[in-house]
Amino acid sequence: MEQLSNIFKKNRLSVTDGRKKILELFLNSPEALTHADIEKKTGENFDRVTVYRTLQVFVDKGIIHNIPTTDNSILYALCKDNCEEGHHHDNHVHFICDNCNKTICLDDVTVPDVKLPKGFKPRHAEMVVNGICDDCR
Amino acid sequence: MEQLSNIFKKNRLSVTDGRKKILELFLNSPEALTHADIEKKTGENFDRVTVYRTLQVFVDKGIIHNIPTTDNSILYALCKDNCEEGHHHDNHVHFICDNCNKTICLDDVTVPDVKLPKGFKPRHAEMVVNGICDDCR
DNA sequence: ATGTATTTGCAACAATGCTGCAACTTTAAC
DNA sequence: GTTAAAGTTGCAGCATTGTTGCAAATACAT
Repeated sequence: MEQLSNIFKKNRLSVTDGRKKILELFLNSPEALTHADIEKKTGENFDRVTVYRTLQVFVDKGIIHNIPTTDNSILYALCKDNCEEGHHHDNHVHFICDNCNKTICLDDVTVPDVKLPKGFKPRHAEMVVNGICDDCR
Repeated sequence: MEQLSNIFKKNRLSVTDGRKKILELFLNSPEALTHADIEKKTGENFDRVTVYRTLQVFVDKGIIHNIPTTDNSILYALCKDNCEEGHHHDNHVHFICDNCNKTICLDDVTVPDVKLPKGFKPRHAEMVVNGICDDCR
């Protein structure tokens, strides 16, 4: 509860029911969430548009980050690294379980550097691993 | 031209105008394409549904693969590795240019292995690097 | 307590993607 | 080359996903 207020205060965000509820969802969820997940889990109390806008604000402020996927959904997860407005610093690997289909941030696994061909200048790298997670073994 | 027929023959696919045109696009394109790109570049000759189904068939047969993105579009690119029906073997890094926005397969850069926490069994890994490409330097 | 700034919900719309079905091609077999 | 079977296409219609403008409602600083 304290955690919630701190995050809002730090980011100079008005505190509203929708934002509280959605941020709580992320704080209590070990896995990444899609827009659809959030609509379901909030008990359909909020307008779709509000959810879209809230997620957008959270991403802009560096509270959550999104995770690339091969299907056409967007996954969001809490930034546990010290992200700030306009400066995301997440560089951990994401794991998607083939069995339970959950996406988990492996906060302790850093994306390794790769050697690129001549002329390519890297800025940021993402890595997603598929397989079987700890729970589904 | 020969290349086209070989690919169709190898995969036991009927040869139709749509498939020829779309496969040609991929053969002539150094960068990955979205569904929308393809609709534009074919000169809007084909029904949207046909494009969807053609892409699906090509992915199933291992002719093209898709690339994870952070927005909600699906990118497709030619498999240059020896993929077969039901068995993709692409494990190269993808590069997205911040400037020209093109997505390029770095066929010679292999996705590195990472050490996962206890209990996680990897099956496949994807890596996407953002930055400035060779052309935009 | 009040005024300003911010946020929300609604309506309407655009884009993206899927399915069933009838018409049409492609292919293979004669 | 004709023909029949198999496979593919386009259309209509629908579902989902995401966006914008605007008026009403809420949050916040004073």
